[in-house]
Amino acid sequence: MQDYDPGAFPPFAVTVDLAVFTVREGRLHVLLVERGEDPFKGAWALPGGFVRPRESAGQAARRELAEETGLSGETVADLHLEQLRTYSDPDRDPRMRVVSVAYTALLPDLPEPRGGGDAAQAQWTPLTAAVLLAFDHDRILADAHDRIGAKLEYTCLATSFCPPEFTLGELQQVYETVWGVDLDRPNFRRKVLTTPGFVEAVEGPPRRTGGRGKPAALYRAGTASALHPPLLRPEGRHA
Amino acid sequence: MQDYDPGAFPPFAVTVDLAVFTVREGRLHVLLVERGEDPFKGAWALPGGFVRPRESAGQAARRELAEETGLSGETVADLHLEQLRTYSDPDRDPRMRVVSVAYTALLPDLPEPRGGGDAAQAQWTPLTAAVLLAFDHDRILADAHDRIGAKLEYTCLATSFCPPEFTLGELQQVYETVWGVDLDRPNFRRKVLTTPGFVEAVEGPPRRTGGRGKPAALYRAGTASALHPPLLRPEGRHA
DNA sequence: CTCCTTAATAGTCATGTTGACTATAAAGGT
DNA sequence: ACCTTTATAGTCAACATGACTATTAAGGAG
Repeated sequence: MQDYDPGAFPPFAVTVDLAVFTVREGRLHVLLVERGEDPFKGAWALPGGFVRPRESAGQAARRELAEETGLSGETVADLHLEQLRTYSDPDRDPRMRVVSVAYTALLPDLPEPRGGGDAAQAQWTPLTAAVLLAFDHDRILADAHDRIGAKLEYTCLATSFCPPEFTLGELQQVYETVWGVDLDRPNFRRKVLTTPGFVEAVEGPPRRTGGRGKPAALYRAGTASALHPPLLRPEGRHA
Repeated sequence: MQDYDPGAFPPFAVTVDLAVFTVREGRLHVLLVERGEDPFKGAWALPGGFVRPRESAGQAARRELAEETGLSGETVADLHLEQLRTYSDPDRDPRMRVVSVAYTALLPDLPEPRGGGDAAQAQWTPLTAAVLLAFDHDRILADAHDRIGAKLEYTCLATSFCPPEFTLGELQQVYETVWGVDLDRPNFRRKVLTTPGFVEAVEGPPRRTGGRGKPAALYRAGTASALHPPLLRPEGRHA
């Protein structure tokens, strides 16, 4: 840290990129924006932008998320944002040297984003259709998907995908959607209910379902953050 | 990523910092260097340095590690280096805006580093004595310790702390040292040996031990990278 | 208003993994 | 020879899991 004069070579730009996921119609969706400028003008990309001189990368990530989704400041302030990793290949941006800190966020299914900010438009895209993104965003997105799949195993993060009150069926669908597997309903239920602090029951009548079948009881996220022991996905289909 | 002119504000410097661990005499040690320049001249710090214009952060981390430890290029090329996270608080360096990508590495017990490179000196320090470091390195070090503790649970990473051939007792001591707990020896043995690909037996006579007791069989790291199911540490003493 | 379908919830049972132990084997030291 | 030390083998109960079956409570079709 001592022998290099930072003024002796062209400086770096630092950006944040966001992999924001939601579960919609039983499929995993990711928030994408259409680029309005070169390079990659017209291509789809992860939302993100430059870190400003007096903010941290985490602050920049929240700011960009609010700008590009139109979510209220409080909503964005509350939600779970997690640093994924940093991408620093010298050629990842054709214009200049850009190092990007990637973040992941999990949202409940929300109204369509109003493509605010600078993005030409922003929209939820099924993960399967999110390919050929700008820069190295395909790679970032794949890393983010791997990460949240692993995190579901040993954290309570799945509740972040759900509205404040949710049924165990909805929670199970989060796992099934992210992992791409089917889980046994009674076993899933047993595991969730016997893990202290994962969920807590909501008093009162079940939610108006609209659908067929016995109405499900409502739960909200508990106070625990880690799962002990973890909820492992079937088969060693790990990394 | 569109509305900000990168030339419109002072640029960022990008550095790497390394939390390099080893197990020595039953205690976890971390590699520290003494700073030869202001700021924090004379203080201890994690090894690291500026990322050069044409290298990635990962390449910079390997280069710095080789420079400051005197390890051979091949050794450094082979070893497991893992990106921890990026630290970007605007005030983390009093001189200028510096964003640092932190990496973690695990080494077997090695000869004392020859404080090469720019570091006034480099040396292994017991983790308990590694406090009041320069910049935000106390925080980075704490994060790194948390991370490797968690990684030991569900990966085969512990073998990185061991020489090419090792006994199960040595492997167990890695777990006990990093987690700060005592493990039951027969149970640990059963878990390691029944996990496919964690370790494989080495043919031939046991190593000259020098010590008392029955000589232990030798093993080397297997081909697996993940542990299924994980080797959970006792008590929910997680995060 | 009954029967059928659907989904939630309750429970069973065999298997697998873990934690806490006890027992034996093979080395060095006195 | 004995004692100490460490490695290795094996036992057993508690717990968690995977694969099931059964019951309950809703909506919809005749």
